Amino acid sequence: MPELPEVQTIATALTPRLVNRRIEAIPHLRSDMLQPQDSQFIRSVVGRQIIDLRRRAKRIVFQIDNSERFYIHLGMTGHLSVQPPAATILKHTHLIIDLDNHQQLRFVDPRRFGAIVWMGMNDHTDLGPEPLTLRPERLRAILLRTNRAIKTALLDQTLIAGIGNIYADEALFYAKIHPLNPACSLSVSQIQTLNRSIKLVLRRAISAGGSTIRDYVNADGDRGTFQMMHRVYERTDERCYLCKSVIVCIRVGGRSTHFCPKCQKNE
DNA sequence: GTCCATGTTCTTTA
DNA sequence: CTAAAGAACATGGA
Repeated sequence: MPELPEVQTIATALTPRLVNRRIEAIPHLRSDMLQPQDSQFIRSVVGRQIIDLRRRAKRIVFQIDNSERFYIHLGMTGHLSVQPPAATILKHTHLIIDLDNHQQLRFVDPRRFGAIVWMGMNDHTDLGPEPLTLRPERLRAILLRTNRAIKTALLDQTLIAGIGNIYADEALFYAKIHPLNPACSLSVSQIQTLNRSIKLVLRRAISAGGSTIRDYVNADGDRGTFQMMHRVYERTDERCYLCKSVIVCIRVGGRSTHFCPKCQKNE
């Protein structure tokens, strides 16, 4: 369900409900959602206070009061909410954390592509930089390293972390770049434009509370509204708002890729 | 029944 | 050896 703007929206909503709360117990944990499987997750967090909650890439990172951390990744269909213990336990609930204010944090994920990852004192060594603070020179250095289609490169979390299928398509449209262009073939000015486009799209989406395409809701149960502002994503066969051409959908790297064939010319 | 899905990782191929 | 392409994961909705 979530890319950077959706995860940011969820983390923002959860922060006042979780920060400074103590974890009293973990009455439910589906063990195959935990990584690594043999980690001391429960033993490590029970009795600890959550002192910080923040987004890194598409991960929601919990820091506890001895500076150890764990994160939750929502995969494609994951959902987090804070509920009273009496609330109905939905199907596909994989984690319940009892808090010290008689509330529970619950993690529901039907497709189970998400995960609960114990970090301990480790860092996120497998992720590229955050796009919202990325400098164009850094983006250029990253893109020069690969021949793959720019669309595919934007989805590679080890290159740039947080962009997913919606915002890759939207950013490429804003930058007027064809999704199949090799990443290493972009000009300096195209990369500057792309960097600005990525930030613009992500900031606007965060302001709108993310995009609700199917079932995404934030931690308060609210839907995002950025799907109203999509220029190309899921607009196949509709007209481009700029040039009135028909938006097309192709497969790139196994993912649906939407673009305007007139505004986004192949080089 | 078919196809598709806001994601990642493992395997296969070149 | 490396990089890239493809399959796999699991569930539900159209």
